[in-house]
Amino acid sequence: MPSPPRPGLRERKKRRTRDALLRAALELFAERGYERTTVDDIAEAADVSQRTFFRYFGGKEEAAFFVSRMAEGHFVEAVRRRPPGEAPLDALRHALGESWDSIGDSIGHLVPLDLHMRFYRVIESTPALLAAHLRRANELEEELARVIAGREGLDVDTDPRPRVVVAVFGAVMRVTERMWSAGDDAGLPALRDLTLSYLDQVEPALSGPWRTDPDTPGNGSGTP
Amino acid sequence: MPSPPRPGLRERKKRRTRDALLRAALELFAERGYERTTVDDIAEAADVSQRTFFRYFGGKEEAAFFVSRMAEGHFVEAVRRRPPGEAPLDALRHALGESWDSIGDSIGHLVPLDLHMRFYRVIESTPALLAAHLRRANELEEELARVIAGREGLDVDTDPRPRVVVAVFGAVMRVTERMWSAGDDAGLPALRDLTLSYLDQVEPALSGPWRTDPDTPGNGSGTP
DNA sequence: TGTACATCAGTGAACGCGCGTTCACTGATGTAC
DNA sequence: TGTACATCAGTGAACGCGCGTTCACTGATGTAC
Repeated sequence: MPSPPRPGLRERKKRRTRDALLRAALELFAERGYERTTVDDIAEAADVSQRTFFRYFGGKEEAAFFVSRMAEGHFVEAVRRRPPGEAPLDALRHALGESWDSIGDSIGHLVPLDLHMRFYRVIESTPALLAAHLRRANELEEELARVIAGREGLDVDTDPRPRVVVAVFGAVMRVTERMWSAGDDAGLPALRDLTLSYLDQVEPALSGPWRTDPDTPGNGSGTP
Repeated sequence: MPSPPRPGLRERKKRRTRDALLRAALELFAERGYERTTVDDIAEAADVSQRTFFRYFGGKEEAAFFVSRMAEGHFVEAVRRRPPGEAPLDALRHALGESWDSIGDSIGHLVPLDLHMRFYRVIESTPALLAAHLRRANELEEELARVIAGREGLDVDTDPRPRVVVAVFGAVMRVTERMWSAGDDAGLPALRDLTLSYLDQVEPALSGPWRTDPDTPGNGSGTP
């Protein structure tokens, strides 16, 4: 695909202002926490007026999740591109593995990647942020459920299975986030490996029994 | 077990004040919505000062989820009482079916049951409330994961399976809530039947294929 | 049964805070000719 | 290449709102004797 024409000076300045705000926000959130960072602080750190902040973002929460929002859009597109024959959970899993690296790149274009990862860990320890995150995850799941239902030719309001399978997928993602954010390796590859490994364990974990083989500890990643 | 001694006049008055506040809150939430009800409105409707409201509840959200909090406590206790031999998902499912009615009774002692059910549907349509609800559900899942891990003799921070199985259970619950709140039958029994029926479909929905038998539409409840 | 005192639920008014909005305005960028 | 005008990002100051807190206080309930 041809690269889009270079935007004008005005557009480039807008993007720079927005990115400065984003970066200032994430830095402050990571340093002193989300709750103790006001919109005024962010604007001041980015050297614009508070009024300008609200021209770019609907509020503090929108700024906080701007990067995630973009990443999720890429993921949904990857799911849409999966071949129709695939079972739903496989389609989700493969879309994730396939889009992971390019999503990481896109994030890096917006803000420093490690800053985003640091913020991701702040979410888990901030109730208001975790609440917003879960609500957003819920919305994403609704969108994915419709994609899956479309693939299978089902009506999402009649048949619960698309929502159930997507919710299970989302549940595993959130468990992964929690285990990852409590662990030592805060890198993106660690999160990726953990996610894919946990996804493989969903079905066995549901059917049980869990103690068939003492040599198989069952967790997929670094343990003491 | 012997019933506790009747509390004194002071205690009884306190409980009446608290219940009046709870009921006023739920009524206002159901009528004009959560966002458009202020703490002052609730206090006024219960005929006490705003100051008094804050003696009973940490904030609007705490009042909103007071009833749910109690119900969840009963459920966790029911899970703890399940026989140790049971597979995790079965334990959760049976605890739910078993405690459902007594939980309904307990709710009825606090506030009119249909008022609680009406509020439950308000949650789905109020972003701030849905966010708080999901965050609370997440906390409950953490508690349940520890109970399950205890039954199986596992460490919740090392083995992801307790969290995964509980998260899957929670995911099905939330899908149920969503389908229920969009449906016509707002009663408690309808929610119960839907929940238990969806829980039975988790494993088949994960393994697929979904279109084995055209005579089996796959949804567990009333469809046109 | 009555009195004296302690406890504590409830009061009313005022306040600080951060969010998000509104106003009239300035000056840089983009466009037409 | 230069001029005139239109567009629009950014400004600064002030505001309304609801949440949750603080203050010094009143009066009902509980308890000791």
